[in-house]
Amino acid sequence: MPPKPKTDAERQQLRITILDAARELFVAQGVDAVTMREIAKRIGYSATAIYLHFKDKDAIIRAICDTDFLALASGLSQIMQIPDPVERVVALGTGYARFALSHPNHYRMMFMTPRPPCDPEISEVQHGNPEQDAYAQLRLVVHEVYERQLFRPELTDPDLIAQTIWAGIHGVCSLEITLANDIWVNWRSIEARLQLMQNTLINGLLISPELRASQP
Amino acid sequence: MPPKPKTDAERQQLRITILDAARELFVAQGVDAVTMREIAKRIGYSATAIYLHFKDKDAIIRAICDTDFLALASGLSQIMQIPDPVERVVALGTGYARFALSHPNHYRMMFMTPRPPCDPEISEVQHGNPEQDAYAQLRLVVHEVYERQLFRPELTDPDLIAQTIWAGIHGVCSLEITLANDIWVNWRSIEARLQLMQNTLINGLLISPELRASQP
DNA sequence: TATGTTAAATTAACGACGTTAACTTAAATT
DNA sequence: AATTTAAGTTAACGTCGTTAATTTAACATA
Repeated sequence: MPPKPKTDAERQQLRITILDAARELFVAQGVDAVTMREIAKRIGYSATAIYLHFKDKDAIIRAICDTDFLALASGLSQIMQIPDPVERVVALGTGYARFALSHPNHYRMMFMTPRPPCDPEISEVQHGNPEQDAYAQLRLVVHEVYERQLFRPELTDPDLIAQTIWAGIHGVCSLEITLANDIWVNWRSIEARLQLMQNTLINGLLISPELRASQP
Repeated sequence: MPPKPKTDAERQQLRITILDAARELFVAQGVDAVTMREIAKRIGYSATAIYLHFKDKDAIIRAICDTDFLALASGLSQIMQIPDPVERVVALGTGYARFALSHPNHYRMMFMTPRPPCDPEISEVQHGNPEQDAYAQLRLVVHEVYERQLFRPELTDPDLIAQTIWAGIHGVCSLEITLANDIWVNWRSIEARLQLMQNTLINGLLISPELRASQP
């Protein structure tokens, strides 16, 4: 039943319907396993109808990634309320890992799949804005820890520190997502691995706890 | 020109020819971008001929992964000669990262793509044998450091420690492979990130350098 | 009120993919 | 010389992402 003109709001609504259906399928089966025809069937349209709203499959993926970047950032934003900045870094890591492990297919799309370099023309996420960008949040907290001089004195580049913390947590999560079922590694529990990574990063990057206590 | 019977050696040779062609294409373009027809053309056979030697595309990927696991392990094996075990851990990390970053498409296949759980029936790699398995090498070294009581006293599970070190290095490498070209992160140099991760793992996991010096 | 115009959808179709089936060729065996 | 059979080939299937051509029905105009 293909009738005619749609208000802008209706077009927007259909766009969202498509994205919701695609997201649900992507999450359940992974990006590659989901076909355009399958997405279309789920929302009761023909496959080609999708192309009236998205240039191609990649555009859908990108749009979903954008939404998920926002979801990740907003999920972490309450953590940013924690007063102590060291506690806040740790909580950010835990929150980030929770997101990664409970939405592995999203996480794979966002951080484990090479995408054409994020085009600011298209992306609606304001990168650098801590409200919308989880990495910006981490950067912010790390800078705060840095200014309180809680990092080891030889560490003079907060951005580098933030990228290292990110890499550590990401390493634990991405190995879990990719290789959790491989039997040739006798994996310790994911909780234990995450915990040790957190402790290692703290111990490895910060000055000793005694010194920390006596700091402003 | 398809004549007839081949000796076992000839069959084996063709198998290797297929694998070499596939590997070269995979490395250049990534697994998904390479087609069976393309592999076949490169070796002067029809696409279907490949199926006489491999069940399907996945079997080729798996066979290549196996070879690459061996290549990784053997590339690291001389590092195992380093006498000081702490130096050896660091060198293993550096060697591992060098492999990952200079063969990113291999690395992606091996450690960033979910595969049906490694079937010991098929795989020719002897997992657990440090000659053939890089993780077993790491495990070995970490155990040695553990026995010298150089890890912080609260760390009582060498396997967990090894998995954390792996995750740290893997995190740096996999983020680099996936997101190096994303502009919204102001990446520090990969060398700096790797260096800081190494130092952080060392500082975070080991007892202090002064104590270390006075240990057996 | 009849007639175009046009947005929103559809069906048809294309070329490429992984893979299977059916067929060919020529060496080895009888 | 006739038969079997391994090692190839070409043809073909079903599916994919995507584009082209076509239909449908609401609106605008005469």
